[in-house]
Amino acid sequence: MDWTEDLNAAQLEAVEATEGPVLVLAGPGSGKTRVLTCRVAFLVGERGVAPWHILAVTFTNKAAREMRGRLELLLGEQLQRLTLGTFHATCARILRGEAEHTPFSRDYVIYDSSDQLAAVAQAVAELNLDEKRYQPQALRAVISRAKNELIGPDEYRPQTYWEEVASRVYARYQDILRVNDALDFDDLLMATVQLFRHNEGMLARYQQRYQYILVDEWQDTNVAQYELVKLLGARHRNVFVVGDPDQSIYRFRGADYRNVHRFEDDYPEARVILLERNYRSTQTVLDVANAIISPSPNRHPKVLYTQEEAGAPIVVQELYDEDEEASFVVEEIAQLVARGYNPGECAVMYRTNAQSRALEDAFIRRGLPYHLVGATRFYARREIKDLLAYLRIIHNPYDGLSLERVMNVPPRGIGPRTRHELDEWRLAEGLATYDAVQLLRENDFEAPLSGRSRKVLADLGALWGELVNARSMLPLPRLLDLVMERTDYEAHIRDGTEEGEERWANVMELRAVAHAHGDLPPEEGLSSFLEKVALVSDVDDLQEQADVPTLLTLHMAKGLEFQAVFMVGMEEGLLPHSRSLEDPEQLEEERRLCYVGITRAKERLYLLYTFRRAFFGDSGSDVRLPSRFLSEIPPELIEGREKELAHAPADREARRYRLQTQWAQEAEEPVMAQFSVGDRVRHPAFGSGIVMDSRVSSGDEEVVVAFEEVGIKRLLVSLAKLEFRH
DNA sequence: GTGGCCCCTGTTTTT
DNA sequence: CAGGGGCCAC
Repeated sequence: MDWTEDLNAAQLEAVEATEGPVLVLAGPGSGKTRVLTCRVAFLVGERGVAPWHILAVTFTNKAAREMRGRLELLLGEQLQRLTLGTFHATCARILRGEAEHTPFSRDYVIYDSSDQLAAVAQAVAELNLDEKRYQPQALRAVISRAKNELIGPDEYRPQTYWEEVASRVYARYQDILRVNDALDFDDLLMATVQLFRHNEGMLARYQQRYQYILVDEWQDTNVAQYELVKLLGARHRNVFVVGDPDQSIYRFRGADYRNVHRFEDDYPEARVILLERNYRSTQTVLDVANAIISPSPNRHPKVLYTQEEAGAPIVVQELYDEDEEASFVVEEIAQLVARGYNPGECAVMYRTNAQSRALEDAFIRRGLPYHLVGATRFYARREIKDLLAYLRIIHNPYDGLSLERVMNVPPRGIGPRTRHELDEWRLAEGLATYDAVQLLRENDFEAPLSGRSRKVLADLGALWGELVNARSMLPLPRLLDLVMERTDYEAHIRDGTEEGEERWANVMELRAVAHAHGDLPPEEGLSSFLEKVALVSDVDDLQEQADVPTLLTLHMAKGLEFQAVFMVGMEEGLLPHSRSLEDPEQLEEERRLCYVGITRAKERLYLLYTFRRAFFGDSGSDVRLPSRFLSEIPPELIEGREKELAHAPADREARRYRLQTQWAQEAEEPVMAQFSVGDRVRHPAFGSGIVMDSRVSSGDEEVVVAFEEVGIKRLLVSLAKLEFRH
């Protein structure tokens, strides 16, 4: 096997420079994933390095999975002894393996951000603080920032009175996690660093093991991650990092692109390799990208270029509002598809998840499928969190937060009063909830509880005890079924509403995920499943080959590429986001976010903005200004009549007037409803159905049809080819 | 005491 | 529009 095949000189250099520290500055589309993969293959296949000695860190689980797949293809063997994963997954595994050296058990639970919030709220309540003044959200952010900078509760030095309170909340929060045998995302990193700092022998063992370290997306590492790499690589110094400061977009999460320069300080002997040649986009797209990023101050100048053709000009277009913007996107995709584009090669990107709604509506109205990444994340859905909480309290009965969540779900008569009684008693006795409710099952056991409370709690104890007993007997899917059966969860969730059906479908999907998790022995299956679902991100679930357009945030788009990219909401206040306007550093990050979006496009790029946009519901509709970034694009790269408009602010008033009146006229045009309730109709794709509702709005007729085959759909008569069935 | 209903508020980005 | 908190009827 020839590893050097198809690599350019710079890529080859990066692959073969195996000894000593290497910093690769890789522009978008410059083949860095290939370089990483080839380098591992080269180490194993050419240099004879055992996979056991390699640690490769990627940004998402999906990237790790893909890399492993490619390596197995290249090397033709299983690479089970290779450590390959995200920082968080890698740390989670180390901590589990070294649990006896930590304050946690092997079965510790991983808290996600909503769990964190609940724990912060609990800390605030326990300290009798006012939630208005000390908002759990803000406190969580402060705690998270501290942890990302490796500042524990004892080292935290408050500068203000508010921070003084925050430090107390931090300490209390950390105690709560300890009692619940839980770690949050940030703890996974911080605890691992602390583990190594306090156990020299163990650190030496890991240093000896990880002789070659590779890290992707280096510009998005935080202090904790930087420190971890520094510790592990200190002995062999074969640290290979790939990054692009221009694509640093996770500052809010503690990431610091200055880690790129810091690397050069810490490893003065480092070789620096620049990858500028782009293999993804047309020169036009790259010119736009260069124009957007070059005003950014303090950057290492780096100019993207390609040897491919210039390509089509980009489209910059103003639409009336978010609905029209969405319809434009859908229509344009339909036309691209008609011209031979694969729908799966089109993506719509936006700054905030809330923007997906108008887009979804447009796709639904047009009767076209789409794939939404994120939004209400699958694992953040209530029904999913409920069932996972049951699995967690089975796995680890001391996870109090998960218990809190499902103690009364489905409702079983355990309200605040009963809880209070229980807590008064069990805390006085020093009992964990699990042990307390087990005691209540014994008839002759004396406890200061009202009869009613005692009964419902004993019932809970019986249920919980049964489930915990089943833990070691039943494989994961059957355990999940038992939870649903014993809690009568289906009846709880499936309330006859459409939403209930949707939730039930999610439950079925979770069940499928559990089934697909593998035939591990009962307890191991449960444990690895819980770890996996705690650490997956939504991009991870993205099935690329799915033949439909993808809707996703700009953040989630990092690392992906599409033939055609639509960036919607290119407006002041959205991109750059209003929350970033005061801080120049944050504003620069918005610029980079814009750059990331643009450089996802291979051939076609659409930058869209609206004249007005509704925010929550209808309550706030706001006149918009085009994004400042648009004015930095050289006009010759832009197609069509909008190119002058985007550059002539004086013209904007006239254009507004035109758009507004045009819209108003269209809206006033009387449209007669063609269909009425009860009509039998046929749709080319959905088959036959019956009209359930019809109304005229926005100059079109909107009908709701119950189809025999595919259920209820909402359609626009002007778009859907509906005909009467006789 | 509990559970359902209504009103209020408030939108960045996520491992 | 949606999640959370407060209020009122069982």
